[in-house]
Amino acid sequence: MDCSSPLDISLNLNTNPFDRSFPAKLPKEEIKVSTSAGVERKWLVKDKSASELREELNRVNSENKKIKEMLATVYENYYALHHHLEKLQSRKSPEIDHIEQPMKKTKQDPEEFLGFPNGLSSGKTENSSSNQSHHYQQQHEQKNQLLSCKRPVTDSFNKARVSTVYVPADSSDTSLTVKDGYQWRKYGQKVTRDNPSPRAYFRCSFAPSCPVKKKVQRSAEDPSILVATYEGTHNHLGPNASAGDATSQAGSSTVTLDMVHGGQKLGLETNERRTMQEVLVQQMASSLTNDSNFTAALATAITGRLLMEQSRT
DNA sequence: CGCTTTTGACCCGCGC
DNA sequence: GCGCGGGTCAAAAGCG
Repeated sequence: MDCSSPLDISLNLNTNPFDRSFPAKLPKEEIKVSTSAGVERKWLVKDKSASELREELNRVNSENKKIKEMLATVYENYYALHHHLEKLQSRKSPEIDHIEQPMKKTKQDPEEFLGFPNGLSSGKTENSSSNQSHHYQQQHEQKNQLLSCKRPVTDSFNKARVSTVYVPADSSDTSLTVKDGYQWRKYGQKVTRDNPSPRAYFRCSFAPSCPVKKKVQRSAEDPSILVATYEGTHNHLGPNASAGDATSQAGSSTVTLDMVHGGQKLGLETNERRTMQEVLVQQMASSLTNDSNFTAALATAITGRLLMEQSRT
């Protein structure tokens, strides 16, 4: 990535919608902005009145809405393209469309990157370097998956849902556990050829009624990242999910971008569900912050606004 | 005591 | 047919 921009565009988005102190943090006394030349500039900001804060909140909300719409468009386009690709592939091998494939052979299920957990995956990310590496890894894997669609893609939408989640973890932690709100029962562990760290196999503790399985393995490239692969969809609510709540189910593609309002709705939520939502939001943020086009555009918008405000004063 | 985890054995699909 | 590797089984051990 060419970072020839005069300003450092690496972003540290506050993507923690659960930080209830967010509005209180707004009236800063001074803002430090560091440029690529290492020059730190300080802007003195007057205490903002409640109306100003409300205005800002509205503005953030509308921006939030716009981003949501953009994401929806991107998602739709992607879906359309993928659908088109499927059509082309099924035209190449129409005979296998009618063959029922056993669920076992779904390792390269292309839906993996249609479903949210893979397409926008990350974890409770605190560190941008690991973000970066696993973003590359995702892209690499997605390419591989696109190139290695072995099974007919038509049934991938109806059968086993496979999704991959990348979760940052302490490299000294050998437990291979990924907290996702569900209860899992470990039934095996194996050292695989391509990765020195062992792979753990989990079944949903509601098994055999719930068919969901999970594989967890440390990333070969970055041992600080756990790669969790989910197969199937839970046919029950999460252990702490309320009735009608489906967002915590594996394979769900529901994306909530309401970072401001979302955080306030959580009063009665359980820790597990909160963690799950945090992971989802962080996944989204990680994807956005790793998109050079997005960060460049955002940086341009921010610097433009700062310069405008500066010239006004 | 019941549930979970560990771990070696076994099964099965795939490539040669 | 054989060997390899990933996935699963199941008995034993661990734990609360």
